[in-house]
Amino acid sequence: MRYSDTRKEETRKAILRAAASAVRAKGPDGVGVAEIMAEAGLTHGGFYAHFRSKEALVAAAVEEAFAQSARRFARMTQGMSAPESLAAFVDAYVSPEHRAHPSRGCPLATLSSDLPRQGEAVRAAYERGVKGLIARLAGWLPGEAGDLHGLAASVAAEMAGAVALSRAIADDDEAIRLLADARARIKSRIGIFQ
Amino acid sequence: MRYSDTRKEETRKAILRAAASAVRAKGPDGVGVAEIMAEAGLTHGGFYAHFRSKEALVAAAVEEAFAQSARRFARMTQGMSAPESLAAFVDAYVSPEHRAHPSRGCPLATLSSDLPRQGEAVRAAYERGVKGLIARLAGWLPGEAGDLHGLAASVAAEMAGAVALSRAIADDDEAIRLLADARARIKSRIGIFQ
DNA sequence: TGTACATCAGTGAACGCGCGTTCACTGATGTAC
DNA sequence: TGTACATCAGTGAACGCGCGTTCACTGATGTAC
Repeated sequence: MRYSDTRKEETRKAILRAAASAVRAKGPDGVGVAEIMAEAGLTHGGFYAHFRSKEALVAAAVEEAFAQSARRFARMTQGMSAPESLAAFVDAYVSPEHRAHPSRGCPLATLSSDLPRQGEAVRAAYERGVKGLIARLAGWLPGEAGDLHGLAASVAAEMAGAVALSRAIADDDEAIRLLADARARIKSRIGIFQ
Repeated sequence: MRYSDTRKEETRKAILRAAASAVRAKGPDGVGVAEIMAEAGLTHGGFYAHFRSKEALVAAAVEEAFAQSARRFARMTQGMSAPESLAAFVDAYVSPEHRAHPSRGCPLATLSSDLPRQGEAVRAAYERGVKGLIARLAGWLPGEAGDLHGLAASVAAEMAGAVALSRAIADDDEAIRLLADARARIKSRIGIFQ
């Protein structure tokens, strides 16, 4: 082994992180291999030492994007009770910041319409991410265990839908008002009144 | 004038209809001019006699797609009371049929994540369509006029979010259950109990 | 009514460009002796 | 410790391909006489 054990793995992670951002910002088909490699400080030829194809990278990037979101929210809600976590999650998700930064945001709000058109591997990674998100949400919700999955899915749908909708509205103030309204509605719907 | 007055306009409409389907099925950047022209029974070279550019076509196609949806729902709810219209709308929107046919479906559920990446003209057409949809919904909702816009936006977000979510789930039965659950939640939220 | 003509929607070859992928190579690094 | 060597991550030119767009042309059709 010429280089250290971790060196190649680190490069791979740098490519993956660049891809996870770029895929959300420009869509799976809107971003190129060369662009992602440049973002990671490399030239495009070396790409195939790390990933079998662009599709394999996109699938890994989708997985990484969901994992990033999960890690961020885990950090944010550390030590909080379930209701506090839930409120913090909704506030952070249905927010002007999330609207403004798709490249760091939830893939559910950023990639939903691209995904049905992607290959099997990408769709599978996306489905795993979506289900993980819903399960995490369900774990915070109050109420009878049996019914929580449906409510969690419904809340995820509205949160992602609201962020996507807010991105369609060009006027910032109008979009921010829409988000504030959606936030209030979602929280009251799941029994959080602040 | 060589050909009849309406002939060119009819060709233009055929291109537009083909584009409105194709853009929803494959995304604005996933579909090509040649493909759309072939779908309309023409060769690609003639395209520029009808549209200034591909972007102009996509913008017109987005407008057409929203208009198609609006017309379809107007037809469907003809003669119905507001609550009946609302129930019919939710049932048709949050449905397995809508999940299965993006090319004939609502652009809000099919194009949401593509749109922020499109040019100004396309985004403007999309925004007009979204606002029209929300206004139509608000007109059917019961309650104080001032508050209806927010509720309509919230319901639109959940409906579009739920359809997008259902498309991420590969298993048909599971997706259909999710849609049924979302449908019931939305209807109970806006005061429709069946 | 018949014929020559003008129009222009539509054709299809060609263009420049960016993409994903391949491949011969380079050169920094760890190992063997 | 010092040197020759083997490895392989990364480089950059090249490929085939599909895209949006252009353009010289064709031929069906309505009009003028």
